[in-house]
Amino acid sequence: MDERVPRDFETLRTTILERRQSLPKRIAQIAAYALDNPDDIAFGTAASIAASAGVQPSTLIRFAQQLGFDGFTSLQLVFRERLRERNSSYDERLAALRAKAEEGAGHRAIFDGFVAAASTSLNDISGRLNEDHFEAAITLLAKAETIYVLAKRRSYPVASYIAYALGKLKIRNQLIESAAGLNAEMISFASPRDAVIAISFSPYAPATIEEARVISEQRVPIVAITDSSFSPLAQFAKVWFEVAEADFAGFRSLSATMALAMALTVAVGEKRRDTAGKRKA
Amino acid sequence: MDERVPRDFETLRTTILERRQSLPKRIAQIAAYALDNPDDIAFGTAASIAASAGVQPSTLIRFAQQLGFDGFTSLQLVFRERLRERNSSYDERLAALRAKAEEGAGHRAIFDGFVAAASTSLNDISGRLNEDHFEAAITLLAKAETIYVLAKRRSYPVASYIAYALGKLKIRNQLIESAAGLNAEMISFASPRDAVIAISFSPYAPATIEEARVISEQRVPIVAITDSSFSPLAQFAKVWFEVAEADFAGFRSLSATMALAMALTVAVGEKRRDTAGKRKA
DNA sequence: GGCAATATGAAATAATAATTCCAATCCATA
DNA sequence: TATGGATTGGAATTATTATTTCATATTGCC
Repeated sequence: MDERVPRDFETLRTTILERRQSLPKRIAQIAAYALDNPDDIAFGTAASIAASAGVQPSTLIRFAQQLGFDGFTSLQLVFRERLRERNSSYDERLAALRAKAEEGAGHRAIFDGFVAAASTSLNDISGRLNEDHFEAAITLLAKAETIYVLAKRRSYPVASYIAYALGKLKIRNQLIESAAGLNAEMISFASPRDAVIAISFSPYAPATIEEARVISEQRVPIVAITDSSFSPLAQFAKVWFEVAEADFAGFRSLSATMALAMALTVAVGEKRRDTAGKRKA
Repeated sequence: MDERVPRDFETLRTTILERRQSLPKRIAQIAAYALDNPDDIAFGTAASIAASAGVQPSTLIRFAQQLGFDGFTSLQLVFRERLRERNSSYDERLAALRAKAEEGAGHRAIFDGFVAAASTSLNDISGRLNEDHFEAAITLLAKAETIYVLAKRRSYPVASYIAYALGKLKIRNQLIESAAGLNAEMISFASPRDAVIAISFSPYAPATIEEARVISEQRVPIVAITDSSFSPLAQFAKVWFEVAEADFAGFRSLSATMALAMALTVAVGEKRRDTAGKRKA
């Protein structure tokens, strides 16, 4: 048998889809069933699967043979392997990571801890994002002539990624950082037709808060990403997001903040394209 | 048989752990094996499992019976059910996010897309991290007098977070960035007693590659985080990590890279503390 | 140390499941 | 519409696998 036998599920899947047209009716029927109910194939017996799919066991074996396997059993192995390779359930895995991290078993534990913290944060924000706030922020930012990006210290990486992405999307932006200590001057150029994305988490970098205050007094609308409603940033912001980042070893994850920041950025880009399109039309 | 038979894996697990002490030796042996290798129980045959666990098939059946099942087959069902269920929750949720993101239903979809990309990346790296490389990198960095951090453009946010964290941990470091265009001079100070963390993904920023080349010619050891073994960074590095980041809307996630970067940083901090402690003692 | 109760190993047996085979049916083509 | 080839259904066969049984070993207790 020199025919190439699919060894992994993805190859198998592709092969089946390719041949779908040329397969006899009943074989096609079991093929469809297999792709729709891979778990059943993995666990069932030839008889039970055949029954669920509405064919004879022999058809199931012919199906396997058509694909180059020597019988149902070898086909089934591929479906089982797929389940094995899939990682354990999310919660189980997270718990395991956290456990390993907590018992402090060497350096690997540190890595696991950060992965767990990031996953937790993402999980958390994905359920909590307020969609109205999100839309409001996008609208506000899409109208801005220049988007100022304001963040220091721990939040600075997010700001720099926002600036990078905005640049890529050809949206005029200004990262408020200055080796020459000219932040105040930079800020003074901002007008109500601009907008600000400000990011700060407890303990809030005083410079960020102060700059946010100044800029809000110039009536420049602020979108804030912060960690609680008591955040001093919230009071200056037109729209603000509460992001709870899990921490590990004293360093908080940035994954949720990053995801939100990127989503904001790209959504603004998209909104601008839409608006520009409409204006032209 | 009015004994309560555990129906789901968690209950079963608890039951086994409770009774562990009171089980006969071989039964305890298979019990431990079952909890350690649940996948094998789900897929194997009584004979194969017994062989792997180093017991007789009959012992396996006795184990099942002790737990209230009427045979190995019914016990196995619980282990199979577990596999079925665990696939549904997390992966389905992720798939749902991705699907929503792909069908492009509004701005919320963009957010979902980034969350999904970040989760996928974390998921991926958590299974793939090479522990030997990780240890090697930590050892190498812990010995360095100064840690240079090198990354541009998309990878720059990671570099800035590393620099922030290293600073917090009081580890001497130098982020290679210079508004004044003095990168080359900065690099020229690096010696073989220092070390570099370099981060670059395709399309590799030419400046990063060039600087990595120069610095490696000065015999400064480099730890690289990059995206494939073909990466030009890999050839200059003493140790390198392959990180596959999922992307969305043209922007790759940074979550896995961030987690790895933070883990490296904190592990280096810890290793230094340990070493310092030993030296004192 | 001896005895009973319990646990274990190994092979025989029963059960279950996969595969094969052949007759019946379907389908395309002349 | 007749004919050959492909496809299908269903039962018979073969294989694999779970379970049982019984002899042997181990353990705890008097």
